[in-house]
Amino acid sequence: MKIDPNSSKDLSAQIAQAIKEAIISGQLPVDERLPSESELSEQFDVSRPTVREALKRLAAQSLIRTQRGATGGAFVNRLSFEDAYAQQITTSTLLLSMNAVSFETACEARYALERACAPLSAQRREADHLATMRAEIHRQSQPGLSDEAFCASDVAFHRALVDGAGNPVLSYQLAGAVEAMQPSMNMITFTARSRSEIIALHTRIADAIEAGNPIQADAALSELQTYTVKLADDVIAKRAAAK
Amino acid sequence: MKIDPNSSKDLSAQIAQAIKEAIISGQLPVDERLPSESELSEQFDVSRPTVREALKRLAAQSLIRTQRGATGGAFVNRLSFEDAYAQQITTSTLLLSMNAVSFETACEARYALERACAPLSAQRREADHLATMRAEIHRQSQPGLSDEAFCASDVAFHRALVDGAGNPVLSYQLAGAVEAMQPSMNMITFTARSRSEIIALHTRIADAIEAGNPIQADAALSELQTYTVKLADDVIAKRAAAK
DNA sequence: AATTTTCATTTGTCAGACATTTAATTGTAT
DNA sequence: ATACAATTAAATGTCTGACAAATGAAAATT
Repeated sequence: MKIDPNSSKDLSAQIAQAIKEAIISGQLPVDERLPSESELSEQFDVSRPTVREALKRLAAQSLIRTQRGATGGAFVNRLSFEDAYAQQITTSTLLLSMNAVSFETACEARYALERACAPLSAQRREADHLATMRAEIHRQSQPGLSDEAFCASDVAFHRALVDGAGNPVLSYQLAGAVEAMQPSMNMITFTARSRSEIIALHTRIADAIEAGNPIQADAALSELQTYTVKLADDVIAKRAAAK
Repeated sequence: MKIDPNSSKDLSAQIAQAIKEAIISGQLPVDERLPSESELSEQFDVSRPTVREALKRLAAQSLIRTQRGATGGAFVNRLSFEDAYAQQITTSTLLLSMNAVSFETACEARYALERACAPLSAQRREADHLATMRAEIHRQSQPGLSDEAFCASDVAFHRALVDGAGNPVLSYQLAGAVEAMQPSMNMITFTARSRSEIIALHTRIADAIEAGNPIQADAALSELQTYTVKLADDVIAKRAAAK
């Protein structure tokens, strides 16, 4: 392997790129051990710190894991759905907070994706996901609940809906969309009135899923979207008025 | 800022985590300059190489960018949709290839998400996205096209459909799902017969979008999904028979 | 005033060393 | 011979100190 020392990019970035491509192409299979840092530094003709910076870049993307000790080293990591969730969530969160995405746009995306799941959830309707949804609805109706806890429960409800589709790829894709919305949702002050409204819609959704009725689920989700946007608009209007 | 030197995690991982949290929480706003590497090494009470490893971890996630020179340093990076797309695509691709996700599962996820976009596309139906879809359909009907080129055009068609929803958050979420499928799609050998079938369905989708008819678009997408899964099954069956 | 030169700052890279972890090997005692 | 303890080797983790290269600002020069 060779590296261009006159490139505009850092050596560590180039080395990371080269190894990354080897992983993506399948040249380096899962659990394969990379050469030791010393060997890599010889192969790429760079110093060990430079190799290490490259490896840390890959580790940050969960592409490799490292282990110390005699039989240690850097190993190609099997990217788990769990790791991917976490990355997806932070990326989505930052994307929303840094790019002035409107609440409405984010909300539209989130509900569009959830509505894609609803028919599959209604079709499969597994007992444990339904139980989770019911449990979260029950929690949401507790009187002493803080707004943050209410939002967290809301996220849990929607994740159960998504997971109910029984498709891990969908769950992974949507984890970001649902969780990334939480910071904006936390801005909303949920009155007793709005909570009961939301709980009623959640109940309708759960009922529709349980009944295997995708059309009703879709309708309830649609109403929930409209209502959520309205609540956010009210908060924004109230803030503007306070100024 | 302090770091626990007895933690199970690497120092560089802890430092990266601390800075990452500062960015996510908004303590470090976009374009803010971090302290220089020497200053950070003093603040965290570690050596400069350790700080550098931490910074490279952040750079790998597009959270910071670095610049050399007198006024250089590490700056908090505004995570662009473009950067996020790229990350999303590699993560999704690896997730699919490393976890033995069945073609059917991936396909189901992809089409569920696309069907979530179709109504929005039909509602907004911007001229340039429609033009892209028509152009890709035309390309797909060229006789000399390789299977890879046909697949690439297929991806372009579906991306135009998704982008037509006019929601960048949706586009970002779906970029991964659509593009990650390409390696599996490339396994399929597209006969003249199957190509004309797919083109007919693409045309129906484009027509439905242009007419602002989400129901027809959904129906065509549903048929396309069924047909795609059937094609893949045929390939798998043929391979099994060849053994 | 414009241009060139110098300079200080900062990241990028290197070399070498020591610390720490870990598993295999070796040695020892029962 | 087996069980247990000590040693050893290999690998990552961390540190120190140094130099190279880029870059903008300040100083010097024309």
